[in-house]
Amino acid sequence: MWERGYEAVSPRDLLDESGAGQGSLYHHFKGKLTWRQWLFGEVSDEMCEFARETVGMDGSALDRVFRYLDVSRDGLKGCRMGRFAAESSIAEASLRKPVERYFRELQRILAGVFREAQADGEIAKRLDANELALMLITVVQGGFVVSRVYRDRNAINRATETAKSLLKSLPTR
Amino acid sequence: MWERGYEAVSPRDLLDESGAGQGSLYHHFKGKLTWRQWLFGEVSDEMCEFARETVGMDGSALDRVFRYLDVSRDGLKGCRMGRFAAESSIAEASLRKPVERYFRELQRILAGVFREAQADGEIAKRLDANELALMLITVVQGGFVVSRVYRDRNAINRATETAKSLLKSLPTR
DNA sequence: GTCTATAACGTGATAGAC
DNA sequence: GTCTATCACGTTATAGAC
Repeated sequence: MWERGYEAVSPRDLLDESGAGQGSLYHHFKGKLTWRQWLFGEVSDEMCEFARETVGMDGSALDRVFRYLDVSRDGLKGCRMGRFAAESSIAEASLRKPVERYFRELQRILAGVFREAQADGEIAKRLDANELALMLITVVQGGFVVSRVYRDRNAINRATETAKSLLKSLPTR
Repeated sequence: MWERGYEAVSPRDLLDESGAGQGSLYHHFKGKLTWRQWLFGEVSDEMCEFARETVGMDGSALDRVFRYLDVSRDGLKGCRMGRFAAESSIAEASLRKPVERYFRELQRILAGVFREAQADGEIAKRLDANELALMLITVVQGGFVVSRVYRDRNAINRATETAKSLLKSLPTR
């Protein structure tokens, strides 16, 4: 599902792979939609937690931002939340909300660390911390897109590396 | 199709909307696949041409890069090529190739302008022009992703604006 | 070259035995 | 709580009249 997209995975695929029979899914969930609502909630929580752990508390603020960028990503797979954005079912609010929750939380975390970096004189204060955080998120999400198009699992890692270079090259005020 | 994704559009949708009957599509194309191969080729060419026109020849090199970033984008729609990356049919080479062709050409154009900017002393020479171009493309593509997740058609434009700020803040050597 | 009708298949969902 | 069998529907594709 991570690789093919949520819409491309049918309940039958899931049941075949798990070895369960047709009816089992419908005992635990009302249908495909409620199953995906549950799944998105789980994945969203998990990824928020992972983001918090990655950024962590130790090291300089800028190093903590770099730690997020340095996560090794397989560009041929995709972000388990972001890859969902292109699918038409993003229109369904109950499916979009957990995705949005993850991105908002990620942006909040990164913006906080940027503000620390600014307070510590690592990054110029005239740049907006919220907007910087948003841009980093777009580099990662766009990195997945370009990796898949180029069939190059490392294109995304080169993009985050360039973002690091830019941040490092920035004057501190 | 631009808004819902290629996979979500059936031949019937197309024929209903265009007012043509069921069989007409299959007179002109072998099937849905060959139709999309043709379509992707057309869109790819069109977007390459648009990129060349946008960057253009007049103005300073850095201004020409900014002109690409300044294109007003509706984040709720999506890139007519990039949005396809998340779909599972990207695995089909005949569909992926035109998409890749557009991205490679775009990266080539932007990298060329970055090299000019470096020659003119607008951008530090130690940054890799190819990698900078790649990163800008990821900002745009990721901008579409975040815009759709946030339901905010301007999130993408804020991201490209931040990328401009970063490039402007950079020391020239 | 376009139309209507329809085939063949896969999907999401349900029924009812165990 | 899980299983097999099956339904109703939408999809891609084809047949054959006009």
